[in-house]
Amino acid sequence: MLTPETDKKLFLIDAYAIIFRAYFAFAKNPRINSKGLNTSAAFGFTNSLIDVLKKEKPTHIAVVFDPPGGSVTRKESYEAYKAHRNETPEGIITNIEPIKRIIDAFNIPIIEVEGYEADDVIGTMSKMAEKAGYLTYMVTPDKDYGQLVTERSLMYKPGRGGEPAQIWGPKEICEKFELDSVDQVIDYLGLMGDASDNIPGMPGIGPKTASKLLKEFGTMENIFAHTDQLKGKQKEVFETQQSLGLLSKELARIITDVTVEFNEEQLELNDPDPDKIRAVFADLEFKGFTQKILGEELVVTAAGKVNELGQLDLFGVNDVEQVEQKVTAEVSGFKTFETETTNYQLVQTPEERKELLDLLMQQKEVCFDTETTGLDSLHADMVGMSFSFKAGEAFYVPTPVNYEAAKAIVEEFRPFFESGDILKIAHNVKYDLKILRRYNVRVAYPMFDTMIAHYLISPESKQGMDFLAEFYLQYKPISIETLIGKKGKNQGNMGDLAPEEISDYACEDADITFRLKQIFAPEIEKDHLKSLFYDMEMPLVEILADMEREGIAIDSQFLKDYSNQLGNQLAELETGIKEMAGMDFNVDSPKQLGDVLFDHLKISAKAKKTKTGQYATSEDILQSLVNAHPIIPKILEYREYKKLKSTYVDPLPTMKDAVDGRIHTQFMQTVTATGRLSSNNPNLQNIPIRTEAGREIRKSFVAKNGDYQLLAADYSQIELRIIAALSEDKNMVAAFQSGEDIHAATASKVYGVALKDVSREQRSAAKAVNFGIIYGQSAFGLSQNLGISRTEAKQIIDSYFEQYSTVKTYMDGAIAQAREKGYVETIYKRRRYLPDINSANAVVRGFAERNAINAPIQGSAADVIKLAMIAVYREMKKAGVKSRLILQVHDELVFDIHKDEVELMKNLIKNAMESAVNLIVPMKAEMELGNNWLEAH
DNA sequence: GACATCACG
DNA sequence: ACGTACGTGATGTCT
Repeated sequence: MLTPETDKKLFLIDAYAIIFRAYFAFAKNPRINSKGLNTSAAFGFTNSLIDVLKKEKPTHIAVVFDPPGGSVTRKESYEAYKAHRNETPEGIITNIEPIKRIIDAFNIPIIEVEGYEADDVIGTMSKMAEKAGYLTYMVTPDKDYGQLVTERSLMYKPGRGGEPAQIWGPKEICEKFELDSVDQVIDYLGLMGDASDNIPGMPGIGPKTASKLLKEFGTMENIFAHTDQLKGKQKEVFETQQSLGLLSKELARIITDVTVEFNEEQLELNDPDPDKIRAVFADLEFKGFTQKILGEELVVTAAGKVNELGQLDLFGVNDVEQVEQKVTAEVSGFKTFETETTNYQLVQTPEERKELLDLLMQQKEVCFDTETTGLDSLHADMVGMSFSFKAGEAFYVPTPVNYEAAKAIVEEFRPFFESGDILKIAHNVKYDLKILRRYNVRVAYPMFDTMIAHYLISPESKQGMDFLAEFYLQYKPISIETLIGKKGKNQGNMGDLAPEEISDYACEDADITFRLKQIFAPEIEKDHLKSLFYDMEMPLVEILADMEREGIAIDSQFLKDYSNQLGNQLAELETGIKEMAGMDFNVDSPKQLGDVLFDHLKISAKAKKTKTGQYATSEDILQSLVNAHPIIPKILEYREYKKLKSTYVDPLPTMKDAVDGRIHTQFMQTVTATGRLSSNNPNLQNIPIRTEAGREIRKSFVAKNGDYQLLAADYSQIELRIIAALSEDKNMVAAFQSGEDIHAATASKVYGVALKDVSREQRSAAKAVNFGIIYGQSAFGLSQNLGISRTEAKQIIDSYFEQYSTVKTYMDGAIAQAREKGYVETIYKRRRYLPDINSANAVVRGFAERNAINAPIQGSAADVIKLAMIAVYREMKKAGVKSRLILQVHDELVFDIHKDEVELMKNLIKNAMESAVNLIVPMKAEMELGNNWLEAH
């Protein structure tokens, strides 16, 4: 028998292991119900449980908990055992009782044995089940269970984030741990130890070494018997620390002879208890689950259909004869919708529109959304508009295909869009602003963008409306694909659909967005987000919309000529490279290139590999081999030109707008973890400048026309100034206040020489340290960067922190704050959450610590320039200038400046940028004018 | 779609 | 023993 066949499938769930994982999976977006209870753990656990029930169809099942007191036996054998384990988070403790209620509602037995941990109980039961002819699945992500795996007892690692669950049998265990047999798992765990379980392990032995030793010696004991075959430190460790190794092995061993009952009848899977299910999920406010589990009939109304029947009384909702429609769509076996009545209405006649507008004008807040023929907001045609001002109710106003006719209908709603009293709610409102500008409507503030609101609440989350609807409303909206098909050349177009087909979709979007606003608004009203949202992010939306619409002019002929030149150089380099290689290959393929350099030409014996096992050929590695073979400099040159041609020179002319011939990027406001903007389609925030050949490309970005010039204004050292301000370090603040060259001033302090005697090398090293500080670098990082020894790097860093001692205090404080509160924040209270800050894994924790240092710096700089943009924009509007703000590149603003406004604009910009914030360190803006972007630097 | 590489601040 | 500086987006290869 190759695969075990059995009718009896037993699932044993390691409760705490699943709960812990569920809790931390929601660390970035904890689920909080209206009572303020964090329900992440219960929600995640329930998801996993339902997943197992639905997908695996167990015949028998139990959930095993660790008892409150923990295990007795292991504590006796090793007192430090679990003594240092982090305390169970509050959010888990408060969820244990509800989770047990949920399991009980499912009629699933809960097993808890005093004095024994869940793994011991599950281990014992799996052995008993095996004898009774069961196929057992141990549900846990914990690798320690590997030792229990047999052909008939498997590990079941629940899926996460859409990933499918993994089932590990003996074969998979041996592969994952690189062992010959499952019997070696305990030796393996004992050798390498486990910091989170406080199993010490052998000093200096990690997973790789553990696998290697066991492949060679078979067991831990056998290693001790043959220490003569080891050498160096390893030999010493295995000769002197045998008892530690054996103890670790015993700590890792899961007990399989616990006294526990194996009651087949009790383990049998039963139907859930509907009353208990309803009660517990209502308590926790998990709306979606009850329906999922009990599978009740679904009803939605299709108001659009009502209209077809000619029975629509638009606003006398009670008189509407609602057509009930059974929805059978299923998602992973469950029904899609809840039983809920919605009232979505199609508004088509002038009378109905008038009635709708009157209603809109009476509201304090209205959610709106536009439907269009495509995603290109500068040219897409409007297909319709939807509105909602009450959960469950929405209206859809179709607009005709003909532009002028559509414009006339949009015009009817101008009083609404231009009202300064009604709060206009939308998801990603920048898009709708741009669409409406095509119809000559400028939407007036106040506005509330639910996408931006959620970005501030949870910056690293997904921000799409569909995702938020599922997360916060347990509601899966009609997908756009249902309407117009999947992405690709056959994708249809909203313009080809009848209003009746679009209405429910459009209404639903407005309805959902309205409901999301009600959930997010209270969060935004809190101290730390209110000003950030209303005074910074929302005002910025209109500015970005204007910048995107404005675009920037490029000289395509210049780029085409340059493309030819690069093409010729590339062809020549390619021939040379292949000749030197003595073979034909694809120079663009890092994989082939690596093989050519290190296998075929054998340029270096100690070539580095990437994590996927290929030879690494990145620039810094090639740079270190530049003198090893004449092919290397050719490849570096080839790479440079190829990048420029394929990323910038060739695509840019093709991205010119067909109507105005300008390049229109999109600025994304809800993408970065730190609060910066990002730019795409095309990305105009990474146009080359560092190399001679790259700089050429900047010449192709030109002023609008002969009446204009480009002006680039950038903040000088904004991030270092912010460190100085945040840390209030006397020495660093003084350096900025006196207007010194900060890198030279730093060098003078670090090396103890007079400012005038600072050498070029010293200044450049100081500059590297100043940069490194921003990123929370280590001595290793600096030594790599400067090509000096780690000892030297450490000396420089030590000296730096002696001179700027408060900077060090500040950095330590940032990490401490992250540990304590779980987040760090910018000067405008923008938060970044760092759930990994207390990770037991030093690498993971290191990343979080560097983020704790970097995020407030990078994020505060982003705050400053955003405020500057708002100030500049307001002043420009006040002055009524022809000049326009067109780009933002993190610390730089680019303008089309009308030649009559040069002096005015220079003063206006400098003033707005330098007084955007008032910190103890002055902000300095520098600017330059030119006919193209290169000259403006 | 993942990965490697490289453009910018 | 581990890995090693923060934040992005676009391109080409390869599966």
